[in-house]
Amino acid sequence: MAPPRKSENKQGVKPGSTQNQVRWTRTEMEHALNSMRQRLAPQITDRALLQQYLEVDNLDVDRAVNRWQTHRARILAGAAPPPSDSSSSSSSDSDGEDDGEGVDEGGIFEGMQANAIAERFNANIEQERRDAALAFRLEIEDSSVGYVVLSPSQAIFFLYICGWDLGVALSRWNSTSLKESFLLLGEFDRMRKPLHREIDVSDEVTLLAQDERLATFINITGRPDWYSLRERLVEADWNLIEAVAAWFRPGVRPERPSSTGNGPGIRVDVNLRELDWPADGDCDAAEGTVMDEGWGQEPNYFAPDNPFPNPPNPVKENPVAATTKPRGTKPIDGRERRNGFLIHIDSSQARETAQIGIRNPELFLIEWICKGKYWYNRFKHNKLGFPEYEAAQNIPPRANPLPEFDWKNQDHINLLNNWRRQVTNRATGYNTRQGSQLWSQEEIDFLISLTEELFQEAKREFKDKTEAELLPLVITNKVKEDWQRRFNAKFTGTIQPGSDKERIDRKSSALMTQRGRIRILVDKYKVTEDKQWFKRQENKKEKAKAKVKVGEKRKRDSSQEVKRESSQEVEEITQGEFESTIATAASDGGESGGEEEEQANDADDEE
DNA sequence: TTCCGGAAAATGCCTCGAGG
DNA sequence: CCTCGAGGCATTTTCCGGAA
Repeated sequence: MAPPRKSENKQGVKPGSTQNQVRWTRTEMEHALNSMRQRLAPQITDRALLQQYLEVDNLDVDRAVNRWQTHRARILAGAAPPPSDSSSSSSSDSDGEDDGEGVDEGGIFEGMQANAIAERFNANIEQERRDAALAFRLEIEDSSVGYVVLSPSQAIFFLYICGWDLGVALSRWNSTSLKESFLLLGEFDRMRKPLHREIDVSDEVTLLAQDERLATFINITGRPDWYSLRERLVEADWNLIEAVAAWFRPGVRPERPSSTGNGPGIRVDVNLRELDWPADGDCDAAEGTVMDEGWGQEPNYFAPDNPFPNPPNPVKENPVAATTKPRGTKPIDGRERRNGFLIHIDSSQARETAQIGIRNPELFLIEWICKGKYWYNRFKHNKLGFPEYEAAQNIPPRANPLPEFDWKNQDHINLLNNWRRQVTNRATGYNTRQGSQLWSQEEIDFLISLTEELFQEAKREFKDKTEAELLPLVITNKVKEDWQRRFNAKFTGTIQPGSDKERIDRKSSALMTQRGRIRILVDKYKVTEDKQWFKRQENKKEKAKAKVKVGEKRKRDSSQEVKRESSQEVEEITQGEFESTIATAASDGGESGGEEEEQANDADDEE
């Protein structure tokens, strides 16, 4: 099914197409392109061509992918170009989804045939990528700045940066100065440094660097047998660039793990079936491409002049995230978990969420490298059914089948996205933004005073109006800006009770949200109340009461409360819930060890 | 026991469409 | 054009079962 078009009157409307009034926004097209690339990976792609397929299928990624794969298979089979565009070829296709259905393909198959990547299509994906590197080098030599001759690793890494999309790579190369292009590649120079051959479990930094390089190597080659790549890296003393060059020529032979602890050494598909091992011969680089005489020499460094050769660059597009980049281990859910590195899904797309109406089963699987090993996790949910997965795993059907995961159901999409966020966070330690900070009483008071002040001003300015007529106050953007400025001037950098971290800036939107959660502002100044939030507050109170009544003995000890410096305690106290807190503290005295104590209490109860 | 990870609640932040 | 408000998004916390 085509995705819903929520916003047809935005910039996506183009008067051009007549018979096809359905258009889409730039964002929708980007989502579709990303999904399509994810589903085609590790094949090579070309952005313009992908776009053509999506347009023919009205942004229906499912259909576009099917059509693409059908055409690709036809080209791989050496199919002679079909006589004309239409019926003869598509109607006899054996795969279930027929791609015709009266849609005028508009010469789209010819478009693929004419595209530079078609020449490089190969059933052997590794070879397809090597050939794409050659195509990239040749294109660059032909272009106006033709005096550049790339080495294999230069071409490979640049294509990798561009997600193995030849069109993207070429346009990016041509729109970037040579110096900058090499500077981009220079990001990888730090991965040349040899690392310890053996794994020293105590050396966190080395382990982290090894994981990053292994993950990158897997992503560059697209190989399923991760263990083979790891062995090759060890052989190269973990010099990734050397290993990549060796993969290009002569190739990396498959190697199965001999010891336990590494599993079978191969990745899984979205239904958790092991992928096929490549045959020895399939891993050798083909003569034609690599023996090409025109390749440039491998440089010692991609960017010898790089003023920042060593430090990993912070994420540029999101300055906030820079502070939360992986740095070894990081407490998540109150536990230290070592950071890992995603594979399969391009890290630049790691935060791409599932979109309603766009089927993309790839999102059910998250794979990563951590602690020198391959890890994965697959989305399941105890209230939803996954027929393909269940069939693949030989899970017996239920008496009452669960509703199937539905790509058109926003609730299901949200479940999936929540799960992906959680798993990605736990696996990588990477967050897209800083954790939010709880509001202190002083901040709340200041927010109240701002409203108060505005109200007094309004009364002075509109003397003829009654107070009731002035409420609720209109908060103009200008006022919001002013509030934000004053608020941050007062609090940013301070340490507020309930936290040991310095306050970061809050945006005016955050201030506006908080206003609806302050009783005085709601009652006295008619600010629209956040009903959901107040309802939860009520629930919380009741729960706390019930707890006090029922299990006087089953209480957390005080040391645990201190550990949880981040807060609810503070909140509760400011909301006037002294009783329960005090009762808690009193009931369990000065004993220690929450869990043990609970067990002790259970024992007591039994006796 | 320790670690992994599923599920959902809690809290805060932010976007975007409806409607003035 | 501007503001409001609903609801989506992100992170953290909590609880807990189960595997290693």
